[in-house]
Amino acid sequence: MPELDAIDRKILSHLQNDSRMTMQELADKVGLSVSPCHRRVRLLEERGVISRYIATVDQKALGLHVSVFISIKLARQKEEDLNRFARAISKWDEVLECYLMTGNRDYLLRVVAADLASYETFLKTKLTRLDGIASIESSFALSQVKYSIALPV
Amino acid sequence: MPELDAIDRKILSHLQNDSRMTMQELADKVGLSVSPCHRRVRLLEERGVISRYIATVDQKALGLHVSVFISIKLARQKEEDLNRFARAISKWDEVLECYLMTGNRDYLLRVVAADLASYETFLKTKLTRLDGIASIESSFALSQVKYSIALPV
DNA sequence: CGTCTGATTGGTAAAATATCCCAATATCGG
DNA sequence: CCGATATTGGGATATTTTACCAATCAGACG
Repeated sequence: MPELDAIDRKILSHLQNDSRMTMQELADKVGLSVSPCHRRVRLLEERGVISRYIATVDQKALGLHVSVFISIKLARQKEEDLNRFARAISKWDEVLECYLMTGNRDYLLRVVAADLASYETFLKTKLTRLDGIASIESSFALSQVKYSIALPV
Repeated sequence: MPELDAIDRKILSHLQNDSRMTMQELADKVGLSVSPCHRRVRLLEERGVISRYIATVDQKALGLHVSVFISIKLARQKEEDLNRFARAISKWDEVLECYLMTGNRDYLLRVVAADLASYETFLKTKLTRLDGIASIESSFALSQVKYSIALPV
């Protein structure tokens, strides 16, 4: 796997913030002409460094006013239990992020919902119906101070 | 602000997962021809429902192996203190997410770093140098079970 | 039940952009 | 300094986006 050089990193940095700019614009910004710039982008895609191109949607515009962080502890932590839990939460669109954690909590989830009522529905019809959960603790976000998808390059 | 109808939601749902498909493909998927589909996308952009188009980059490919959640409590919670904190963390690329929380912790941050050493550098040279922080508590993610940018539509 | 009005759709053509090919240039090891 | 290899740049072509306009559809109202 070849290393990323300074130009590759510039390309990633720009595309992480705006993937709609033209190759000409991107090439200008990174100091190349269109051809080599295009080839570098294609290689980054093929190597999986660039994984996808997506549109970001405004959470408020969709009426999703509630963001919740949920700490979860499982009754047992065998691999089979962890896998079962992972499969379940992967299906649910409300769960945007899920991490297996160190410390005394097993999982940390970020969940969005339209309001408290629909969050309660999510809890009652989905999360609490899972087997093997020892405890659930919800912490609500009052506001999103920063949200970025752009990794430091 | 006009409501989003079923076709708008289909458009958003597809573009959240792949913004590189052509208008022709998208139009086929939502059951329209290119013209009205294109017009709807443009309106969604103008209304701010679609906020940006971006490339997603693979965290491992960049060598960012450490994900940390940091709970922070401030010494005081006056608006001026909150704003000062928000301005500071907004500048730092390592901080991908920051939420103002309910409960006994003021902020929850998600931070990425190459390894523990560079995370320590982040703490020592940036976070702990901020004034007005009463306590910092780091929780490490062992693995990312799910990470999605696609909001439920 | 028909007709009018405004909004939405679909097709087409022009403009912008991506993509590919090949020659020119730069880089690195000896 | 020279040769081999990788990278770059320009131009031609194919694809895609975008704007325009006529046709269709939905709903209000007599």
